[in-house]
Amino acid sequence: MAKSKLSARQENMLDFITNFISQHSYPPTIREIGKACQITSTSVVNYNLNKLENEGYINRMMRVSRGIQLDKNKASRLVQIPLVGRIFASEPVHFPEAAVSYAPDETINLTQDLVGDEKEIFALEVRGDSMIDAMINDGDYVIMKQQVQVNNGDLAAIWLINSEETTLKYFYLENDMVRLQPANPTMDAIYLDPSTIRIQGKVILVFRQISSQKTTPIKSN
Amino acid sequence: MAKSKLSARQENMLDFITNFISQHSYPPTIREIGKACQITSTSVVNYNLNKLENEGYINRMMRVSRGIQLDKNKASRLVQIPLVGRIFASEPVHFPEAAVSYAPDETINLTQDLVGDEKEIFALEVRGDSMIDAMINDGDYVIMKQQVQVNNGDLAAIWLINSEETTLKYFYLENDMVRLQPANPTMDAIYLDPSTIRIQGKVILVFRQISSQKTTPIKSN
DNA sequence: ATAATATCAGAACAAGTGTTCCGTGTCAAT
DNA sequence: ATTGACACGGAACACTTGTTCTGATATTAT
Repeated sequence: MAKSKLSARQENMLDFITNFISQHSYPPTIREIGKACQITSTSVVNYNLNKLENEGYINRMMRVSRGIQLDKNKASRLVQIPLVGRIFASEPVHFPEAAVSYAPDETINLTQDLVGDEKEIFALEVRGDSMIDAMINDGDYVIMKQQVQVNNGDLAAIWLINSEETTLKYFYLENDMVRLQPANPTMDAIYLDPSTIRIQGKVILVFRQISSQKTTPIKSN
Repeated sequence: MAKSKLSARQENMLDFITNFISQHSYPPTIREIGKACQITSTSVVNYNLNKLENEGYINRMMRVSRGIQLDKNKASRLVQIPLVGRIFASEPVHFPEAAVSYAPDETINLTQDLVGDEKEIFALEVRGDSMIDAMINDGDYVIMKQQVQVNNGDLAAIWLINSEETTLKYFYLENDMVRLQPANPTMDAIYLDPSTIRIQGKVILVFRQISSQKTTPIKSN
Protein backbone atom coordinates (compact mmCIF):
# COMPACT_ATOMS: atom_id res chain seq x y z
CA MET A 1 0.00 0.00 0.00
CA ALA A 2 2.65 2.43 1.01
CA LYS A 3 5.09 3.59 -1.56
CA SER A 4 8.52 2.13 -1.40
CA LYS A 5 11.46 1.94 -3.69
CA LEU A 6 10.90 -0.21 -6.72
CA SER A 7 13.42 -2.71 -7.94
CA ALA A 8 15.18 -1.93 -11.18
CA ARG A 9 13.13 -4.61 -12.86
CA GLN A 10 9.86 -3.22 -11.56
CA GLU A 11 10.87 0.25 -12.59
CA ASN A 12 11.71 -1.07 -16.01
CA MET A 13 8.37 -2.81 -16.27
CA LEU A 14 6.44 0.25 -15.20
CA ASP A 15 8.31 2.30 -17.76
CA PHE A 16 7.49 -0.16 -20.50
CA ILE A 17 3.84 -0.39 -19.55
CA THR A 18 3.49 3.37 -19.55
CA ASN A 19 5.13 3.74 -22.92
CA PHE A 20 3.26 0.81 -24.39
CA ILE A 21 -0.10 2.22 -23.40
CA SER A 22 0.72 5.63 -24.77
CA GLN A 23 1.81 4.05 -28.03
CA HIS A 24 -0.90 1.45 -28.48
CA SER A 25 -3.66 2.83 -26.28
CA TYR A 26 -4.15 -0.62 -24.85
CA PRO A 27 -2.06 -2.28 -22.19
CA PRO A 28 0.54 -4.98 -22.89
CA THR A 29 0.19 -8.65 -22.09
CA ILE A 30 2.33 -10.41 -19.55
CA ARG A 31 4.41 -11.96 -22.30
CA GLU A 32 4.87 -8.66 -24.08
CA ILE A 33 6.15 -7.18 -20.84
CA GLY A 34 8.46 -10.11 -20.34
CA LYS A 35 9.91 -9.89 -23.80
CA ALA A 36 10.52 -6.16 -23.50
CA CYS A 37 12.11 -6.45 -20.07
CA GLN A 38 14.17 -9.57 -20.76
CA ILE A 39 12.13 -11.75 -18.46
CA THR A 40 11.78 -15.24 -19.80
CA SER A 41 9.15 -16.42 -17.39
CA THR A 42 5.59 -15.22 -17.34
CA SER A 43 5.37 -16.06 -13.68
CA VAL A 44 8.08 -13.58 -12.86
CA VAL A 45 6.30 -10.88 -14.74
CA ASN A 46 3.15 -11.84 -12.90
CA TYR A 47 5.05 -11.76 -9.64
CA ASN A 48 6.36 -8.27 -10.18
CA LEU A 49 3.05 -7.03 -11.50
CA ASN A 50 1.53 -8.07 -8.21
CA LYS A 51 4.24 -6.14 -6.47
CA LEU A 52 3.47 -3.09 -8.51
CA GLU A 53 -0.18 -3.48 -7.67
CA ASN A 54 0.50 -3.85 -3.96
CA GLU A 55 2.58 -0.71 -4.08
CA GLY A 56 -0.33 1.06 -5.71
CA TYR A 57 1.24 1.83 -9.05
CA ILE A 58 -1.17 -0.21 -11.12
CA ASN A 59 -4.49 -1.96 -10.86
CA ARG A 60 -4.93 -5.44 -12.23
CA MET A 61 -8.10 -7.09 -13.41
CA MET A 62 -7.97 -10.76 -12.61
CA ARG A 63 -8.31 -13.11 -15.57
CA VAL A 64 -8.63 -10.23 -18.00
CA SER A 65 -6.21 -10.07 -20.87
CA ARG A 66 -4.25 -6.85 -20.82
CA GLY A 67 -6.10 -6.07 -17.59
CA ILE A 68 -3.66 -3.49 -16.36
CA GLN A 69 -4.65 0.01 -15.38
CA LEU A 70 -2.18 2.70 -14.48
CA ASP A 71 -3.34 4.25 -11.27
CA LYS A 72 -3.25 7.82 -12.41
CA ASN A 73 -2.98 9.19 -8.91
CA LYS A 74 -0.09 7.00 -7.96
CA ALA A 75 1.47 6.17 -11.28
CA SER A 76 3.94 8.95 -11.01
CA ARG A 77 6.71 7.30 -9.19
CA LEU A 78 8.34 8.20 -6.01
CA VAL A 79 11.67 9.88 -6.47
CA GLN A 80 14.04 9.79 -3.56
CA ILE A 81 16.16 12.88 -3.55
CA PRO A 82 19.15 12.98 -1.25
CA LEU A 83 19.27 15.96 1.04
CA VAL A 84 22.93 16.78 0.67
CA GLY A 85 23.30 19.92 2.68
CA ARG A 86 22.35 23.48 3.10
CA ILE A 87 22.67 26.42 0.87
CA PHE A 88 24.07 29.63 2.29
CA ALA A 89 24.47 32.87 0.54
CA SER A 90 27.96 33.10 1.92
CA GLU A 91 29.43 30.04 0.24
CA PRO A 92 29.15 28.08 -2.99
CA VAL A 93 26.67 25.28 -3.20
CA HIS A 94 28.36 22.17 -2.02
CA PHE A 95 27.39 19.17 -4.09
CA PRO A 96 28.68 15.76 -3.18
CA GLU A 97 31.38 14.33 -5.37
CA ALA A 98 29.95 12.70 -8.44
CA ALA A 99 30.47 8.99 -8.94
CA VAL A 100 30.93 8.55 -5.24
CA SER A 101 28.33 6.48 -3.57
CA TYR A 102 27.30 7.95 -0.32
CA ALA A 103 24.61 7.29 2.19
CA PRO A 104 22.53 10.41 2.64
CA ASP A 105 21.33 10.88 6.16
CA GLU A 106 18.07 12.20 4.81
CA THR A 107 16.06 11.98 1.64
CA ILE A 108 13.28 14.11 0.28
CA ASN A 109 10.57 12.04 -1.34
CA LEU A 110 8.68 13.61 -4.19
CA THR A 111 6.77 12.26 -7.12
CA GLN A 112 8.26 12.11 -10.55
CA ASP A 113 5.63 14.32 -12.12
CA LEU A 114 6.93 17.14 -10.00
CA VAL A 115 10.63 16.80 -10.64
CA GLY A 116 10.66 15.24 -14.08
CA ASP A 117 13.05 12.65 -15.39
CA GLU A 118 16.24 14.42 -14.45
CA LYS A 119 18.88 12.26 -12.90
CA GLU A 120 21.31 13.27 -10.22
CA ILE A 121 19.20 15.81 -8.52
CA PHE A 122 19.80 16.99 -5.01
CA ALA A 123 17.81 18.63 -2.29
CA LEU A 124 19.23 21.57 -0.39
CA GLU A 125 17.83 23.40 2.54
CA VAL A 126 17.97 27.14 2.35
CA ARG A 127 19.52 28.97 5.26
CA GLY A 128 19.12 32.65 5.79
CA ASP A 129 17.03 35.35 4.24
CA SER A 130 19.42 36.17 1.46
CA MET A 131 17.38 34.32 -1.16
CA ILE A 132 14.39 36.51 -0.50
CA ASP A 133 14.79 38.12 -3.89
CA ALA A 134 14.21 34.69 -5.41
CA MET A 135 11.05 34.36 -3.35
CA ILE A 136 12.76 31.74 -1.28
CA ASN A 137 12.65 31.90 2.46
CA ASP A 138 14.72 30.56 5.28
CA GLY A 139 13.92 26.92 5.73
CA ASP A 140 12.70 26.30 2.21
CA TYR A 141 13.91 23.31 0.30
CA VAL A 142 15.40 23.60 -3.15
CA ILE A 143 15.63 20.71 -5.56
CA MET A 144 18.52 21.30 -7.90
CA LYS A 145 20.44 19.63 -10.63
CA GLN A 146 24.12 20.24 -10.70
CA GLN A 147 25.28 21.61 -14.02
CA VAL A 148 27.74 24.19 -15.21
CA GLN A 149 25.50 25.49 -17.93
CA VAL A 150 21.90 26.55 -17.94
CA ASN A 151 19.45 27.72 -20.53
CA ASN A 152 18.05 31.19 -20.75
CA GLY A 153 15.15 31.49 -18.39
CA ASP A 154 16.31 28.83 -15.98
CA LEU A 155 16.33 29.59 -12.32
CA ALA A 156 19.99 29.03 -11.57
CA ALA A 157 22.23 28.81 -8.58
CA ILE A 158 25.09 31.16 -9.26
CA TRP A 159 28.27 31.80 -7.35
CA LEU A 160 29.27 35.41 -7.57
CA ILE A 161 33.03 35.33 -7.50
CA ASN A 162 33.64 38.94 -6.60
CA SER A 163 31.18 39.26 -3.78
CA GLU A 164 31.68 35.65 -2.74
CA GLU A 165 28.07 34.68 -2.42
CA THR A 166 25.57 32.27 -3.85
CA THR A 167 22.39 33.61 -5.33
CA LEU A 168 19.36 32.09 -7.00
CA LYS A 169 18.17 34.06 -9.97
CA TYR A 170 16.71 33.64 -13.41
CA PHE A 171 19.52 33.47 -15.89
CA TYR A 172 19.62 35.25 -19.23
CA LEU A 173 22.64 35.59 -21.48
CA GLU A 174 22.23 38.79 -23.49
CA ASN A 175 24.90 40.22 -25.74
CA ASP A 176 27.80 38.66 -23.86
CA MET A 177 26.42 39.95 -20.60
CA VAL A 178 24.57 37.93 -18.05
CA ARG A 179 21.33 39.31 -16.74
CA LEU A 180 20.29 37.88 -13.42
CA GLN A 181 16.62 38.49 -12.83
CA PRO A 182 15.20 38.12 -9.35
CA ALA A 183 12.03 36.11 -9.07
CA ASN A 184 10.54 38.97 -7.16
CA PRO A 185 9.20 41.28 -9.88
CA THR A 186 9.61 44.38 -7.73
CA MET A 187 13.35 43.95 -7.70
CA ASP A 188 15.72 44.94 -10.44
CA ALA A 189 17.94 42.71 -12.47
CA ILE A 190 21.68 42.84 -12.20
CA TYR A 191 24.04 42.63 -15.13
CA LEU A 192 27.35 40.89 -14.83
CA ASP A 193 30.25 39.81 -16.94
CA PRO A 194 30.15 36.04 -17.46
CA SER A 195 33.67 35.71 -16.14
CA THR A 196 32.58 36.93 -12.74
CA ILE A 197 30.06 34.19 -12.11
CA ARG A 198 30.04 30.43 -11.88
CA ILE A 199 26.90 28.52 -12.66
CA GLN A 200 26.41 25.77 -10.18
CA GLY A 201 23.09 24.28 -11.04
CA LYS A 202 19.55 24.62 -12.10
CA VAL A 203 16.67 24.83 -9.70
CA ILE A 204 13.99 22.28 -10.47
CA LEU A 205 11.64 22.87 -7.61
CA VAL A 206 11.26 24.87 -4.46
CA PHE A 207 8.95 23.95 -1.67
CA ARG A 208 8.12 25.21 1.72
CA GLN A 209 6.74 23.21 4.56
CA ILE A 210 4.17 25.19 6.46
CA SER A 211 4.00 23.31 9.67
CA SER A 212 1.06 23.90 11.92
CA GLN A 213 3.28 23.72 14.94
CA LYS A 214 5.14 26.90 14.47
CA THR A 215 3.42 30.00 13.35
CA THR A 216 4.91 31.48 10.26
CA PRO A 217 7.10 34.33 11.46
CA ILE A 218 6.50 37.75 10.05
CA LYS A 219 9.60 38.96 8.35
CA SER A 220 10.87 42.18 9.79
CA ASN A 221 11.69 43.72 6.44
CA MET B 1 -12.57 5.10 -45.93
CA ALA B 2 -15.17 7.74 -46.47
CA LYS B 3 -17.59 8.41 -43.71
CA SER B 4 -21.04 7.09 -44.17
CA LYS B 5 -23.99 6.52 -41.94
CA LEU B 6 -23.47 3.73 -39.48
CA SER B 7 -26.05 1.11 -38.78
CA ALA B 8 -27.78 1.24 -35.43
CA ARG B 9 -25.79 -1.77 -34.38
CA GLN B 10 -22.49 -0.26 -35.39
CA GLU B 11 -23.37 2.97 -33.66
CA ASN B 12 -24.24 0.99 -30.58
CA MET B 13 -20.96 -0.86 -30.71
CA LEU B 14 -18.94 2.28 -31.16
CA ASP B 15 -20.73 3.84 -28.22
CA PHE B 16 -19.99 0.86 -26.06
CA ILE B 17 -16.36 0.71 -27.07
CA THR B 18 -15.88 4.37 -26.31
CA ASN B 19 -17.49 4.11 -22.92
CA PHE B 20 -15.71 0.88 -22.09
CA ILE B 21 -12.32 2.35 -22.79
CA SER B 22 -13.01 5.44 -20.76
CA GLN B 23 -14.16 3.28 -17.87
CA HIS B 24 -11.53 0.55 -18.00
CA SER B 25 -8.74 2.26 -19.89
CA TYR B 26 -8.34 -0.85 -21.99
CA PRO B 27 -10.51 -1.88 -24.92
CA PRO B 28 -13.19 -4.57 -24.75
CA THR B 29 -12.97 -8.02 -26.27
CA ILE B 30 -15.17 -9.16 -29.10
CA ARG B 31 -17.30 -11.16 -26.72
CA GLU B 32 -17.65 -8.26 -24.30
CA ILE B 33 -18.88 -6.12 -27.14
CA GLY B 34 -21.30 -8.81 -28.22
CA LYS B 35 -22.73 -9.25 -24.77
CA ALA B 36 -23.21 -5.53 -24.30
CA CYS B 37 -24.82 -5.06 -27.69
CA GLN B 38 -26.97 -8.19 -27.62
CA ILE B 39 -25.02 -9.94 -30.34
CA THR B 40 -24.76 -13.64 -29.71
CA SER B 41 -22.20 -14.39 -32.37
CA THR B 42 -18.61 -13.33 -32.22
CA SER B 43 -18.43 -13.41 -35.97
CA VAL B 44 -21.08 -10.73 -36.23
CA VAL B 45 -19.17 -8.53 -33.87
CA ASN B 46 -16.08 -9.18 -35.90
CA TYR B 47 -18.00 -8.41 -39.06
CA ASN B 48 -19.16 -5.05 -37.80
CA LEU B 49 -15.80 -4.22 -36.30
CA ASN B 50 -14.34 -4.59 -39.74
CA LYS B 51 -17.00 -2.28 -41.03
CA LEU B 52 -16.10 0.27 -38.41
CA GLU B 53 -12.47 -0.07 -39.36
CA ASN B 54 -13.18 0.36 -43.06
CA GLU B 55 -15.17 3.46 -42.27
CA GLY B 56 -12.19 4.77 -40.34
CA TYR B 57 -13.71 4.90 -36.91
CA ILE B 58 -11.36 2.41 -35.32
CA ASN B 59 -8.09 0.65 -35.95
CA ARG B 60 -7.76 -3.05 -35.34
CA MET B 61 -4.63 -4.98 -34.54
CA MET B 62 -4.90 -8.41 -36.06
CA ARG B 63 -4.64 -11.34 -33.66
CA VAL B 64 -4.20 -9.02 -30.69
CA SER B 65 -6.59 -9.35 -27.83
CA ARG B 66 -8.46 -6.15 -27.21
CA GLY B 67 -6.60 -4.79 -30.21
CA ILE B 68 -8.95 -1.93 -30.88
CA GLN B 69 -7.84 1.66 -31.14
CA LEU B 70 -10.21 4.53 -31.44
CA ASP B 71 -9.02 6.68 -34.27
CA LYS B 72 -9.09 9.94 -32.42
CA ASN B 73 -9.32 12.00 -35.55
CA LYS B 74 -12.25 10.10 -36.91
CA ALA B 75 -13.78 8.59 -33.84
CA SER B 76 -16.15 11.44 -33.37
CA ARG B 77 -19.01 10.36 -35.45
CA LEU B 78 -20.74 12.13 -38.19
CA VAL B 79 -24.01 13.64 -37.12
CA GLN B 80 -26.49 14.43 -39.81
CA ILE B 81 -28.54 17.41 -38.82
CA PRO B 82 -31.62 18.22 -40.87
CA LEU B 83 -31.77 21.74 -42.16
CA VAL B 84 -35.37 22.45 -41.41
CA GLY B 85 -35.75 26.05 -42.41
CA ARG B 86 -34.76 29.55 -41.78
CA ILE B 87 -34.93 31.70 -38.74
CA PHE B 88 -36.34 35.20 -39.10
CA ALA B 89 -36.59 37.77 -36.44
CA SER B 90 -40.15 38.42 -37.55
CA GLU B 91 -41.61 35.02 -36.80
CA PRO B 92 -41.23 32.19 -34.31
CA VAL B 93 -38.81 29.43 -35.04
CA HIS B 94 -40.61 26.83 -37.03
CA PHE B 95 -39.62 23.35 -35.97
CA PRO B 96 -41.01 20.37 -37.82
CA GLU B 97 -43.68 18.40 -36.03
CA ALA B 98 -42.18 15.93 -33.65
CA ALA B 99 -42.74 12.24 -34.22
CA VAL B 100 -43.36 12.90 -37.87
CA SER B 101 -40.84 11.40 -40.17
CA TYR B 102 -39.91 13.75 -42.90
CA ALA B 103 -37.31 13.84 -45.58
CA PRO B 104 -35.19 16.93 -45.18
CA ASP B 105 -34.10 18.40 -48.45
CA GLU B 106 -30.78 19.24 -46.91
CA THR B 107 -28.65 18.10 -44.04
CA ILE B 108 -25.77 19.68 -42.24
CA ASN B 109 -23.05 17.18 -41.42
CA LEU B 110 -21.03 17.83 -38.32
CA THR B 111 -19.05 15.67 -35.99
CA GLN B 112 -20.41 14.56 -32.70
CA ASP B 113 -17.70 16.19 -30.67
CA LEU B 114 -19.02 19.52 -31.81
CA VAL B 115 -22.68 19.04 -31.11
CA GLY B 116 -22.59 16.53 -28.28
CA ASP B 117 -24.97 13.70 -27.66
CA GLU B 118 -28.16 15.67 -27.94
CA LYS B 119 -30.90 14.08 -29.96
CA GLU B 120 -33.42 15.83 -32.12
CA ILE B 121 -31.33 18.75 -33.08
CA PHE B 122 -32.04 20.94 -36.07
CA ALA B 123 -30.13 23.30 -38.25
CA LEU B 124 -31.55 26.68 -39.13
CA GLU B 125 -30.22 29.29 -41.45
CA VAL B 126 -30.29 32.80 -40.12
CA ARG B 127 -31.93 35.43 -42.30
CA GLY B 128 -31.47 39.10 -41.73
CA ASP B 129 -29.25 41.19 -39.53
CA SER B 130 -31.53 41.15 -36.53
CA MET B 131 -29.41 38.60 -34.67
CA ILE B 132 -26.41 40.86 -34.78
CA ASP B 133 -26.62 41.39 -31.04
CA ALA B 134 -26.07 37.66 -30.63
CA MET B 135 -22.99 37.95 -32.85
CA ILE B 136 -24.84 36.06 -35.52
CA ASN B 137 -24.88 37.34 -39.06
CA ASP B 138 -27.08 36.91 -42.04
CA GLY B 139 -26.35 33.55 -43.59
CA ASP B 140 -25.04 31.91 -40.47
CA TYR B 141 -26.23 28.49 -39.49
CA VAL B 142 -27.57 27.77 -36.06
CA ILE B 143 -27.78 24.27 -34.62
CA MET B 144 -30.55 24.17 -32.07
CA LYS B 145 -32.41 21.79 -29.88
CA GLN B 146 -36.08 22.38 -29.49
CA GLN B 147 -37.07 22.72 -25.86
CA VAL B 148 -39.45 24.86 -23.84
CA GLN B 149 -37.07 25.24 -20.96
CA VAL B 150 -33.44 26.22 -20.80
CA ASN B 151 -30.87 26.53 -18.07
CA ASN B 152 -29.39 29.77 -16.90
CA GLY B 153 -26.58 30.74 -19.18
CA ASP B 154 -27.89 28.94 -22.23
CA LEU B 155 -28.02 30.78 -25.49
CA ALA B 156 -31.73 30.48 -26.21
CA ALA B 157 -34.08 31.18 -29.04
CA ILE B 158 -36.86 33.24 -27.56
CA TRP B 159 -40.11 34.43 -29.06
CA LEU B 160 -41.02 37.83 -27.71
CA ILE B 161 -44.80 37.81 -27.64
CA ASN B 162 -45.38 41.52 -27.42
CA SER B 163 -43.00 42.64 -30.10
CA GLU B 164 -43.63 39.52 -32.16
CA GLU B 165 -40.06 38.67 -32.91
CA THR B 166 -37.55 35.93 -32.38
CA THR B 167 -34.28 36.72 -30.69
CA LEU B 168 -31.22 34.76 -29.67
CA LYS B 169 -29.86 35.74 -26.30
CA TYR B 170 -28.27 34.31 -23.22
CA PHE B 171 -30.98 33.42 -20.77
CA TYR B 172 -30.92 34.11 -17.05
CA LEU B 173 -33.85 33.78 -14.68
CA GLU B 174 -33.33 36.23 -11.82
CA ASN B 175 -35.90 36.96 -9.15
CA ASP B 176 -38.88 36.02 -11.27
CA MET B 177 -37.63 38.22 -14.05
CA VAL B 178 -35.91 37.06 -17.18
CA ARG B 179 -32.68 38.73 -18.15
CA LEU B 180 -31.78 38.37 -21.79
CA GLN B 181 -28.13 39.09 -22.31
CA PRO B 182 -26.83 39.78 -25.80
CA ALA B 183 -23.71 37.91 -26.81
CA ASN B 184 -22.23 41.22 -27.85
CA PRO B 185 -20.77 42.61 -24.63
CA THR B 186 -21.22 46.21 -25.71
CA MET B 187 -24.97 45.83 -25.71
CA ASP B 188 -27.21 45.97 -22.70
CA ALA B 189 -29.38 43.24 -21.35
CA ILE B 190 -33.14 43.48 -21.40
CA TYR B 191 -35.39 42.41 -18.58
CA LEU B 192 -38.75 40.87 -19.25
CA ASP B 193 -41.58 39.21 -17.43
CA PRO B 194 -41.49 35.46 -18.07
CA SER B 195 -45.09 35.57 -19.28
CA THR B 196 -44.12 37.74 -22.21
CA ILE B 197 -41.67 35.31 -23.73
CA ARG B 198 -41.75 31.80 -25.05
CA ILE B 199 -38.61 29.72 -25.01
CA GLN B 200 -38.26 27.83 -28.22
CA GLY B 201 -34.95 26.13 -28.00
CA LYS B 202 -31.35 26.11 -27.03
CA VAL B 203 -28.56 27.01 -29.39
CA ILE B 204 -25.92 24.31 -29.52
CA LEU B 205 -23.67 25.71 -32.17
CA VAL B 206 -23.36 28.55 -34.59
CA PHE B 207 -21.18 28.49 -37.62
CA ARG B 208 -20.46 30.68 -40.53
CA GLN B 209 -19.24 29.58 -43.88
CA ILE B 210 -16.70 31.98 -45.24
CA SER B 211 -16.69 31.06 -48.84
CA SER B 212 -13.81 32.21 -50.95
CA GLN B 213 -16.16 32.88 -53.82
CA LYS B 214 -17.95 35.82 -52.35
CA THR B 215 -16.11 38.43 -50.42
CA THR B 216 -17.41 38.95 -46.97
CA PRO B 217 -19.60 42.00 -47.12
CA ILE B 218 -18.88 44.82 -44.75
CA LYS B 219 -21.88 45.55 -42.65
CA SER B 220 -23.11 49.09 -43.02
CA ASN B 221 -23.72 49.55 -39.32
C1' DA C 1 26.30 -21.43 9.41
C1' DT C 2 21.25 -21.75 9.32
C1' DA C 3 16.76 -20.48 8.47
C1' DA C 4 13.59 -17.42 6.44
C1' DT C 5 12.29 -14.57 2.87
C1' DA C 6 12.44 -12.67 -1.65
C1' DT C 7 13.19 -13.26 -6.45
C1' DC C 8 13.51 -16.00 -10.28
C1' DA C 9 12.91 -19.69 -14.26
C1' DG C 10 10.51 -23.34 -16.53
C1' DA C 11 6.57 -25.85 -17.61
C1' DA C 12 1.93 -27.04 -17.86
C1' DC C 13 -2.89 -25.90 -17.53
C1' DA C 14 -7.28 -23.62 -18.13
C1' DA C 15 -9.56 -19.92 -19.66
C1' DG C 16 -9.82 -16.12 -22.74
C1' DT C 17 -9.92 -14.53 -27.42
C1' DG C 18 -9.59 -13.63 -32.49
C1' DT C 19 -10.52 -16.07 -36.66
C1' DT C 20 -12.83 -18.80 -39.95
C1' DC C 21 -16.30 -21.65 -42.06
C1' DC C 22 -21.01 -22.85 -43.07
C1' DG C 23 -25.71 -21.98 -43.35
C1' DT C 24 -29.90 -18.88 -43.03
C1' DG C 25 -32.67 -14.93 -43.80
C1' DT C 26 -33.53 -10.30 -45.78
C1' DC C 27 -33.81 -7.02 -49.35
C1' DA C 28 -33.33 -4.85 -53.77
C1' DA C 29 -32.39 -5.35 -58.65
C1' DT C 30 -32.96 -8.04 -62.87
C1' DA D 1 -38.69 -16.32 -59.67
C1' DT D 2 -33.66 -15.67 -59.58
C1' DT D 3 -29.66 -13.63 -58.53
C1' DG D 4 -26.49 -11.22 -55.71
C1' DA D 5 -25.10 -8.42 -51.96
C1' DC D 6 -25.59 -7.84 -47.24
C1' DA D 7 -26.29 -8.94 -42.37
C1' DC D 8 -26.67 -12.40 -39.15
C1' DG D 9 -26.18 -16.72 -35.95
C1' DG D 10 -23.89 -20.89 -34.56
C1' DA D 11 -20.02 -23.63 -34.05
C1' DA D 12 -15.44 -25.08 -34.22
C1' DC D 13 -10.59 -24.09 -34.37
C1' DA D 14 -6.10 -22.26 -33.19
C1' DC D 15 -3.76 -19.09 -30.95
C1' DT D 16 -3.28 -15.96 -27.04
C1' DT D 17 -2.97 -15.17 -22.36
C1' DG D 18 -3.48 -15.24 -17.23
C1' DT D 19 -2.72 -18.53 -13.67
C1' DT D 20 -0.55 -21.98 -10.96
C1' DC D 21 2.76 -25.40 -9.61
C1' DT D 22 7.47 -26.95 -8.73
C1' DG D 23 11.88 -26.03 -7.84
C1' DA D 24 16.25 -23.24 -7.98
C1' DT D 25 18.97 -19.21 -6.65
C1' DA D 26 19.87 -15.02 -4.22
C1' DT D 27 19.43 -12.10 -0.26
C1' DT D 28 18.84 -11.07 4.50
C1' DA D 29 18.29 -11.83 9.40
C1' DT D 30 19.35 -14.49 13.50
